Amino acid sequence: MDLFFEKCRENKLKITPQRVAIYKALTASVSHPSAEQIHKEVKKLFPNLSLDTVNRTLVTFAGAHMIDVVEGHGDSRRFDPNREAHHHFYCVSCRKIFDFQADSFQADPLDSLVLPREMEEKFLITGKRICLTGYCDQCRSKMAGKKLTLVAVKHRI
Amino acid sequence: MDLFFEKCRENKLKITPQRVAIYKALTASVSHPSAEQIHKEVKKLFPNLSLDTVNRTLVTFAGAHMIDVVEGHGDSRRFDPNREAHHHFYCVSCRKIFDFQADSFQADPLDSLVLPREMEEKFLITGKRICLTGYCDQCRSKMAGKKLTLVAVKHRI
DNA sequence: TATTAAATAGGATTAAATCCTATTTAGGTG
DNA sequence: CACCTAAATAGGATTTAATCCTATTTAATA
Ligand SMILES: [Mn+2]
Ligand SMILES: [Mn+2]
Ligand SMILES: [Zn+2]
Ligand SMILES: [Zn+2]
Repeated sequence: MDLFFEKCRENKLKITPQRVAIYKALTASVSHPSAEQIHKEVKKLFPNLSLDTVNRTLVTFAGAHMIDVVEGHGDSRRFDPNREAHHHFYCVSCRKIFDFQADSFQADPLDSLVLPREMEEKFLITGKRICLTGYCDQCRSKMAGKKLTLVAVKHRI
Repeated sequence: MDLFFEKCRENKLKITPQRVAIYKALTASVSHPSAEQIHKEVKKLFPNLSLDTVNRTLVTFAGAHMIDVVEGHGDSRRFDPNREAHHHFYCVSCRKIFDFQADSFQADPLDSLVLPREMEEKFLITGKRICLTGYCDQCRSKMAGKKLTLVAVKHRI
């Protein structure tokens, strides 16, 4: 939480009870929650917290590099309290997002990523990330036996 | 186009004029268009083509592995006619998506990606990709001189 | 404690994606 | 070729995440 106060001061963000609660809820989370999930959680403490405030606050935090925004792969966007370099695995079945880092015996593959000369020269690269998709262990065993069909859910593949 | 007919037959997809036109428009595209962009284009030939048909068709194509869906990084989703293994660079300024491949002197970094043992064992990985973000050459020069502020556009960072 | 710019609540709006259903049509069959 | 039927489409309705609008509240500072 010290980091929170420090970053708020650095970025001239007012420390409001809502912001504190939203930040705490996110850091306590484990599965890269959506704004709506955070809202549902923090509403227990602040019954008239608006969803817009949650969205606005989380995007503000991201702008101040206090948290990260993660694409929801077609779902609503998700938020990540983990600012360390790491990568994500997205389960297409339950839609949970799992963190992973390169094996301790192995450097991060992005460190050794060699881009085409043209890319390095022309573009200004500000973000690099590996995205894995598939089925998490739970969903995998749930589907044991069942034919693994990629059923379209609401047009989604 | 031969691939198109082949894939349609394989997947028992009826070959309709709309589908032909949508497929052609996508393969002719260069910047990973959205459904709306494809719709605008194909509407010139079929004035009462519905946007739903475009969306449905593109998702159907993706389900048949004829094209790819690309996350829009907070924008509407984009489609990719390029089925070869390649990666993407997303310009956060103009929102264009650029293809790139590993340098010809360099194997694709994903080939050598070593995942933590737990990941490999527990999860069923069906997709791997590298996502780069930043500023493309055009946007970079447009902003030459200007302070490169990550201005929030509609809450977006 | 007074001031004020920033933040919030809550309802309205927007926009992408999807749903619903009456109508049309592609592709197979005789 | 003519017919049949399941699949596909058009067009409007609906859903939902995200954002906007603005009156009101509040944190920070002096
Ligand atoms: Mn994470
Ligand atoms: Mn591509
Ligand atoms: Zn899962
Ligand atoms: Zn650009």
